Amino acid sequence: MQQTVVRVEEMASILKLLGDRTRLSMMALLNKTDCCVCELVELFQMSQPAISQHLRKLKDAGLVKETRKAQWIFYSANKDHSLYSFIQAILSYLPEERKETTQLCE
Amino acid sequence: MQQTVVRVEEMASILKLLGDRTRLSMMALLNKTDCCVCELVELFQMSQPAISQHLRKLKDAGLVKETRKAQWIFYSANKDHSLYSFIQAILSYLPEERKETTQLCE
DNA sequence: TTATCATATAACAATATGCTTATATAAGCA
DNA sequence: TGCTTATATAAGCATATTGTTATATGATAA
Repeated sequence: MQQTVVRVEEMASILKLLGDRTRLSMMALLNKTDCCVCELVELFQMSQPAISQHLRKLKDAGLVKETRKAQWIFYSANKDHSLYSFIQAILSYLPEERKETTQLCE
Repeated sequence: MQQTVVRVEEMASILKLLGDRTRLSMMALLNKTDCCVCELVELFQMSQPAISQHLRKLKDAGLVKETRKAQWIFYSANKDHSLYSFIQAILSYLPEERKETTQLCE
């Protein structure tokens, strides 16, 4: 099974995004389950604008996608990203998300 | 074969370091071969202090190690780092180093 | 010892980052 | 329509980052 090849430039910009505690945990969470902004605000104990700004960066890079459901916007990992397998490989090194955490977003 | 578990905090700080074009290429190179500072200055076309400062950060995080040989200090990836397998996994996604490049450091 | 080469470090400037607060937009509901 | 909830965005500020120039340190060679 052939592994994807990632250009240095592109890898650096992905790692830079993931090189932030909040965004990294966010990606790990959104890789398991969908969450709306207000749930992330709760979970990460951060202001709504701060959360939105992190999501914006992840979205601009194509790492997450959004789906509107009534007044809520749900975010999730974009599994169609051309380098998703690379991102997945990184996230796979993190400890298992605790069920309580994952379940908060439902 | 059990995969290492990396704490979010620690992973974020490693990814932050690698989330820079210069340091990422440096790590990829030093993972293949040892280089002294002046060789890196040549290769990356950057000032000597700039290179030294990047190396300092990598060294402080334990990602590279140095060996003095006469007046030169050779740097290389620290394969004894407790998370080396994780770092190796990331670097393995980069394209093969061109031989010409690797050979410059000998 | 003195000069030279290789490297590190300090001080500084420009720019980037990640919050904050205030405000805009968009959907749902009375 | 007007109010409320959910989210995005703008502006501003404090701090971090990354380069620059100048200088210090350490090893070798004359």
